[in-house]
Amino acid sequence: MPPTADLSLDRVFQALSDSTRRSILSRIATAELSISDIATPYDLSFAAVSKHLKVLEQARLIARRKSGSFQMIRLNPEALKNADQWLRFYQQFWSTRLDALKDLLENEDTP
Amino acid sequence: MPPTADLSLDRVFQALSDSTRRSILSRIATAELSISDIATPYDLSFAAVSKHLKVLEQARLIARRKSGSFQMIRLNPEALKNADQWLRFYQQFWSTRLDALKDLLENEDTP
DNA sequence: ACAGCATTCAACTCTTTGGTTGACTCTAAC
DNA sequence: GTTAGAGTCAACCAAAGAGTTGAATGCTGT
Repeated sequence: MPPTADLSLDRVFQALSDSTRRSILSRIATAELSISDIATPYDLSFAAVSKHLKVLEQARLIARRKSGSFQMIRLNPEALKNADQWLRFYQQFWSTRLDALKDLLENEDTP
Repeated sequence: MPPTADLSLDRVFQALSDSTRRSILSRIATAELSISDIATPYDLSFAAVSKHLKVLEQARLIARRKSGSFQMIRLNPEALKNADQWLRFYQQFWSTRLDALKDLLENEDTP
């Protein structure tokens, strides 16, 4: 059973709970982008996007690569993996329980 | 590509970002519990636990079954599944990319 | 050295969240 | 019907979140 009291999980799920941040993640999944590139499509101030990136970085969902006067942002799949493992445990646990229940109900039909 | 602007995902990830709530989920995964049962281990007021359950319910992570003067709470695996699918997409996407990169680097060795 | 771009920091606002307490409702049981 | 137990609601509080604007920092090219 995965631990539930895990500060880093707090941060990851918290970071994922905002649709702007999820959108940012989905965009950098396919290409490394600069912060300006990331910011332009959103109807938000530059500083607001910068804050979102800070949240994602503290959750270790992204990493920065400094390149002179600007930075490139890329996805860090490790943190996603940790969150997914937490979810997957309960989800798999439950699908096996549901399967077992289904079997039980099906066998009940036979007299 | 799964949608990123999804209010129900907001709620699920938000609900999962608190360790007390994750702990509640892990406890009801194995057994249906009453609200009092759920509340006792925590050093929190009854009302606070009731609020946590409301958050989990609005995220559709749990369901209630009223039984006379008390209620039984059980896990609702569907919502977990949705969140997991979102994560799994990016995680799988990235593991295939990482594999491809590994192949590339390995083949580079040959002159 | 300076202008210009990319980005961050600081200060402020407004809303949401997580917690409290005390009054309230509902059901069961006496 | 009154009492006891299970939960919720309302009002409140402090801290955290998400946004803004404007000043500050730090490379890059002339």
